[in-house]
Amino acid sequence: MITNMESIKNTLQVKGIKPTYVRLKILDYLERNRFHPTAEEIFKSLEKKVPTLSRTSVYNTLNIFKEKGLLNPLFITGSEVHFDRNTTPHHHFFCKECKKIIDLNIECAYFKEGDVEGHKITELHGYFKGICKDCLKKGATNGYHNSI
Amino acid sequence: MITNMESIKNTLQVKGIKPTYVRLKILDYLERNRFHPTAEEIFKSLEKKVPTLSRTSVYNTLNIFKEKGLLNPLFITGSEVHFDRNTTPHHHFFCKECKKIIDLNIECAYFKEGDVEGHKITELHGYFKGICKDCLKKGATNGYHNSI
DNA sequence: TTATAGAATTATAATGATTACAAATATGGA
DNA sequence: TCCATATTTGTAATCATTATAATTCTATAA
Ligand SMILES: [Mn+2]
Ligand SMILES: [Mn+2]
Ligand SMILES: [Zn+2]
Ligand SMILES: [Zn+2]
Repeated sequence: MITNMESIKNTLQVKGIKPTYVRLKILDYLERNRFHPTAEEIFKSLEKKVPTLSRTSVYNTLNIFKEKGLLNPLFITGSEVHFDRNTTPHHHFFCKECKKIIDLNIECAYFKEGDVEGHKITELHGYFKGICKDCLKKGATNGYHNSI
Repeated sequence: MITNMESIKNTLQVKGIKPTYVRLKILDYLERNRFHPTAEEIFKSLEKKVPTLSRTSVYNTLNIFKEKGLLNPLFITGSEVHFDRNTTPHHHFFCKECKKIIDLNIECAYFKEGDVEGHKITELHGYFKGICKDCLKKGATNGYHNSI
């Protein structure tokens, strides 16, 4: 039986990336943590288990993964970049209340078509912002009060 | 007849923003330059006519305009923020070849509806990337060669 | 096994966009 | 005119990210 670490190793090799310890750890983290983490979040979490890890390695590795198509960057917040191991085109929802980035399963006809208004599309970023389902249930209205 | 500067002054007053010289100049610039400029581009251009202008004032003013709904920030490139005086919801196309940000006139059913998958939408960012119509005509393929 | 070249990782410095802060200046009413 | 307040400015600080060069690892040939 192929263990999880072996399949991660294979994923790297298929993409022509040498499966080093640091790269395995970062890809493993991304596979297990699908909340669209930032470079800093990845670093902070892996630091505990890999004390020699450097922020530079995290950034380098993420850039390699990006180039090889193992992940997509999200520019949804306007400050840090978030990383998405799921490279299947999909949209995102950013909750202004709980700050979660939620995957959406809606589809885009233009992207499927490959072009919009004559321009050739190679990349799609669909970012919705507002209040997520859960926060709505809790009565959130993002700053403004709800009461009568 | 109402001059352009007077209508800009009025726009500010309607939004409850005191129409100072700096603010008038920046809003006037945004009205006349619809290519989605960055703070730096606005500063560089206005600096010539307003030599005392500071970068800080440009950033402050843009933040005020954003808060009051006079413009929308675009996080399309992942580096600098671009500003859009057109606050009507619309999508954008970023050309990887000529770096232009082009307005798209496609519409989003979910945004019109006001929610996606149960989440309440207040903001929409639709960013397509690829090669624009004009660059395609010129034979651009963004890095990779076209020949047989 | 050991030497060694090349790749990966690290620590540190640098960069670039943006914000924080406090001093200087302008503005509008008493 | 004088003064309180808002605006603008210059400068320093911050934050995410990249650049650079030194260090460490790794694979392989002698
Ligand atoms: Mn996602
Ligand atoms: Mn636009
Ligand atoms: Zn939420
Ligand atoms: Zn183009």
